[in-house]
Amino acid sequence: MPVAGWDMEQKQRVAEKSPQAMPRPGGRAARIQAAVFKAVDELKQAGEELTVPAIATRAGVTPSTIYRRWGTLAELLSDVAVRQLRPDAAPPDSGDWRADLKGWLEQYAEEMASEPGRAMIRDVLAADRVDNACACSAYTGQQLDVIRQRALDRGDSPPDTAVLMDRVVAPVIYRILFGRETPGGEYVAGLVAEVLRDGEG
Amino acid sequence: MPVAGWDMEQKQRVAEKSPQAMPRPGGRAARIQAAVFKAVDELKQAGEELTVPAIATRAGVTPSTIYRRWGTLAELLSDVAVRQLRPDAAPPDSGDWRADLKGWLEQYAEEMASEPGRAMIRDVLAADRVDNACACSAYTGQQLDVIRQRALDRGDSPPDTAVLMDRVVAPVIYRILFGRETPGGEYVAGLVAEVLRDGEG
DNA sequence: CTCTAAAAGCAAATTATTTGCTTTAGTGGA
DNA sequence: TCCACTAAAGCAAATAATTTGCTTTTAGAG
Repeated sequence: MPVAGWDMEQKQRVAEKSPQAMPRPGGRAARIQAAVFKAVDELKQAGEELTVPAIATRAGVTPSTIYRRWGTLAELLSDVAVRQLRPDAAPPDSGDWRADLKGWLEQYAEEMASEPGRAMIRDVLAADRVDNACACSAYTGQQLDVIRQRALDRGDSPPDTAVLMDRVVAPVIYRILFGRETPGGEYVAGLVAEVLRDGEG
Repeated sequence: MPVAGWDMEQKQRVAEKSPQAMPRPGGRAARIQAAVFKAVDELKQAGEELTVPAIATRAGVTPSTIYRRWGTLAELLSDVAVRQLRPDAAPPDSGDWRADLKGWLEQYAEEMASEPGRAMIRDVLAADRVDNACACSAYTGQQLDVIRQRALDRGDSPPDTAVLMDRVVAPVIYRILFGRETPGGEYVAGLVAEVLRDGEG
């Protein structure tokens, strides 16, 4: 049973429990994982075929290393996709949290509906790795929490994160995954307007 | 470029345009497709490994037939999953459409959250076949339409199908796909209660 | 500095996929 | 009814991917 590629959260979590249980960040395991992830990115960029042998060659690694660590190409791609889906910055702060929420969702919808975005979601889901899928919604929840916290700091009462996930995130993702056309700006704005109308004290 | 397995809708659609363009329903193409689909079902039942050679053997067909018709195992499994996701009956009619809606959603959530259900959704999505994913939401929409039509017949004004998809179906599917735990009965009932409160008259 | 366990490399064996060519089944026209 | 014609299936050889047993390397512990 191969050990999944370690990401930072996992390191964190395990390290808390048993500080001795992790390879050093600069160790071989981490180096190889980085090389493989980079190889996948580069091949994707170059539009080359993503096969385990091709990735292995690019990463300067032997295919059996990848098979033993990740099991299948799908699981490797799932891990890669989760990393790429991790947000790199907090949502912008305009001072108006409602506008920030609307702006954030518009950008989120656009990114996820793009061809690369759709491919990443597919990759995450294709590999029956519950943790990876959960990480994606956790990232989204964290972004929403940032916006909500600003509202709370100003004494406002924004909808719960769970409500926002149900009312704005879920419909957008559902339409991206199961719909023929991608959710447009008016649609997204409508979702936000409705949840703000219904959901605030 | 392999031609995807024909399903009834496609036949219908093409047949309308050019009555001569389809193989007969009892023709070889249909027979082979049926044999392959059956083979997949049987292997799944038996818990055997699903590989193209295994499916081909079981179907009494040569692997290259499958590769040329479907391209990849993922696409074949996607086609199989869509067929299985097609509802086999209209939602039960108790005379109370609100109760029917709640009951239908509870059963839908349970089915989709089950391990076979999750696998089918994954299979449908894994194969970047927009038509297959769309068919799934179309089936769901049709079921909702049946319930709505009963409400309309009684002079009630149920929420639009699109609203129901956004407010009840999407959150359930989102949680199944991206959540750690499956949506429970209380949660589902809550979604229905809210959309009925917000969305009517 | 050595010892150990985990993970990587290597190569052979197995399995899956692709491909060129041949054969067959269904369709339309004489 | 019979004869082409086309699309799809069969077959088998060639290629590519995956698995596996064994050896070697590496990081970390004593």
